[in-house]
Amino acid sequence: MESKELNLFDCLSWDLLNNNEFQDSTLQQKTTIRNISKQPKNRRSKKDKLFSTPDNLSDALVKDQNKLIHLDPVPIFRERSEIKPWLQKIFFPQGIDLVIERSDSSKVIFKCKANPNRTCKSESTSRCPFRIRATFSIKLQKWNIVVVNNIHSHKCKFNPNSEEYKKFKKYLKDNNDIDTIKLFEEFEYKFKFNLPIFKPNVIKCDCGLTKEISLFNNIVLPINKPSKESLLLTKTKKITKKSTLTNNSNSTSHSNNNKIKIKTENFIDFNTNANLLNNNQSFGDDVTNLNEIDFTNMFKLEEKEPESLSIENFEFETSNNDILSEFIDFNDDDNTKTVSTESELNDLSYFLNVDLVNDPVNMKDLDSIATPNEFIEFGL
Amino acid sequence: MESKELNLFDCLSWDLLNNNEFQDSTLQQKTTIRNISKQPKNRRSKKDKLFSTPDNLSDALVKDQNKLIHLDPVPIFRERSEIKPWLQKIFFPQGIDLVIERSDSSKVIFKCKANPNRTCKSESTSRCPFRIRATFSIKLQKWNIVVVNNIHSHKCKFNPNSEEYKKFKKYLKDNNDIDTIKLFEEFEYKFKFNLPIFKPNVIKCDCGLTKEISLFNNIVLPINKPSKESLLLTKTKKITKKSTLTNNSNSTSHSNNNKIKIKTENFIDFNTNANLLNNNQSFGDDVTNLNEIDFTNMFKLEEKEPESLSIENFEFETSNNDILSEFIDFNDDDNTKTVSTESELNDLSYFLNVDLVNDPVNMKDLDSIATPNEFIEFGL
DNA sequence: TAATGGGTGCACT
DNA sequence: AAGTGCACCCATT
Ligand SMILES: [Zn+2]
Ligand SMILES: [Zn+2]
Repeated sequence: MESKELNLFDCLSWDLLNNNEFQDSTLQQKTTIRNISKQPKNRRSKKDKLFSTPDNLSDALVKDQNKLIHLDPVPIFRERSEIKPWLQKIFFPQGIDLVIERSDSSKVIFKCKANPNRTCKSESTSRCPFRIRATFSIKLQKWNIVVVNNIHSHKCKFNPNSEEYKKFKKYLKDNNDIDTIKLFEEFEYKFKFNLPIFKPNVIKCDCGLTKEISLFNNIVLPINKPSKESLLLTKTKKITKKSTLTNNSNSTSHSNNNKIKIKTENFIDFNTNANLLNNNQSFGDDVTNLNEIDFTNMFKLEEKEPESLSIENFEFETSNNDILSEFIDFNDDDNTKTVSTESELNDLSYFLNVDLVNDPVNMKDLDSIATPNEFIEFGL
Repeated sequence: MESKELNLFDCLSWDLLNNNEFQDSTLQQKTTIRNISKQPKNRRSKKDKLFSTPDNLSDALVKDQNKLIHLDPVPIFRERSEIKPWLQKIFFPQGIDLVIERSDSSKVIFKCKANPNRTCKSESTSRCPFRIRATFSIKLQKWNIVVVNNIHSHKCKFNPNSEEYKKFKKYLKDNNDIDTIKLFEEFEYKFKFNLPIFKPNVIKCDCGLTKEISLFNNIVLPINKPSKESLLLTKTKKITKKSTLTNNSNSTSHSNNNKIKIKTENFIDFNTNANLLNNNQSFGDDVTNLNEIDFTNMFKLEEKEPESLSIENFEFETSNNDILSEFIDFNDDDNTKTVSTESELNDLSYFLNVDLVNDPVNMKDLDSIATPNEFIEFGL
């Protein structure tokens, strides 16, 4: 069966995956994904794996229940302990905090780190079905890595203060992986100040539906038919941001022209980033403790050029509009209502979003933009 | 609050708990139990612990829901890793295979080793509520050990082939704990040939209701009111043994005079001991593999003196007859019916029985009785 | 290290 | 009776 390759990881800095100890001959090509759909069994034994082509991928992802995304190629890992940091390089920027669920000498199963959501138990990451399975193939003498359930029970937010991320950075430091350290310094910096993280050429589309983005979008599309609410969740998020810019909080104002306004909305977001507010440790000890600052009405809004799209825009623009049109009622009242109950939704979050919840920025932080590398320290 | 002490562990060989590396000044006295009942809270904060006296213990155990049994004193453990083998010395002879559920520097929680019961899921030890909690008291600079839920979801059978027991024996060997090794060699030997294990003076009662046994019986009594079936389970077991002695298997014969006959029943039991039959490893490599032997009608029955009571008799005789009379219908048909469905019972086993399921013995095994210490090897 | 799925002991957090 | 990250296991095919 033919297996065309999708440039999933073009959206990440490829150098990240291709340097230092992970560098080897298998990485002459780019890591790609193959879509593997579970099909009815030939006999009565094992699940068949189909390597779907990009052409039928979109349909398959929407219709079929269980999808496997095969990462290939992967480096030649000397020890299985090298797999986790390699995956973390890919999935931390996706807002996914990986931990090992189970492992032995020939297998490592990864899942989302448990992070109980006190406000909404069903959104706890403890029950998240997302899995990455790495198995060592004896025949091929290499590790196969497959994303098993590309679904999350929660929103995927990058948390630079998580223990896993600290251990990851320590690993990079211990291995003297300078290039990756620099890349994640840059990533943290851009994340903190809500700068675009994906390379501009990846999001170079003007309509949000170029080939690359369409393919990437296929991958992050819902595996099950998305519910109206789950789709609204992504869209109305922008509206919330929009409204908070003018009303600052709990606004019920709305826009009748979402798509236009989203492209020009400001990056600064007054929504609370619970992760940051609950954790004193930020980039370093010399950083002002965000806990002790009242951010209300103290921020200057930075003007943004349309061609430099934010992650938030990227999320929205790359949504499959055909599907959206099937389910979304653009009635404004519906939109605002969904926003108000966002945290209590019981639905699974069907999007593998890079859900960069923008955190508040004060003037001192903005001052440090000029010297990010000094500022961002990789302590621990 | 006064706390009288109950000689729970008189029924075990006390030397077992009081030798070698566990020997220290705190063991000049015998380890005793204090019954701690959870009472309505004084304020609204923590659960109060009541140290009940032996006088009210019997009532409290039957009426109250949650019971804590405090073991005191315990040795001065140099490391927390010493706690588990100390507890194993106590609980292996009780047929309880302990594993650590959770531990840190100041706490160790023990539970029954998970052993999925394929025939009856509710009887799996995986869900057994029995817990032993060891916590280090900073004030007293000693470990406190409390049995938290003296209830099991399964029958407690000693399994000399379990991995935990092998590790336990290895620990004894590594620590050169010769005395304990000898004690458990003796225990294994007596268990294997269904000889009485508890010291005769502990079961010295002629009616089964001496003070000592009465107190011990209080401790192992059901915390919740026992169901009719759970009580019948213990009683009818004797009948099964009785009947198998004559009918060999699946007998529906019964006795109209249980109490009398039990005292004189034979020790040899034809009931299958699944643990032994499923595991080739017994006392040593030179032991005949019991798997490959047909035991049907090939055993000689050993005559037993009434004063040397078996464990099985002990179980029955120490049952609280007042409670039994409340629930048990001595109708013979009922008894035999319960026996036939014994393994499918969904009820919790409310008795902390030393449930020594007797395993088949062949003539060769009986020959080796003369030289048990040669025969019983502590391999691994 | 046949491939593939899951159980669980237990110390870290 | 903390919840969970992780590895040592085992089961099935
Ligand atoms: Zn997840
Ligand atoms: Zn138990």
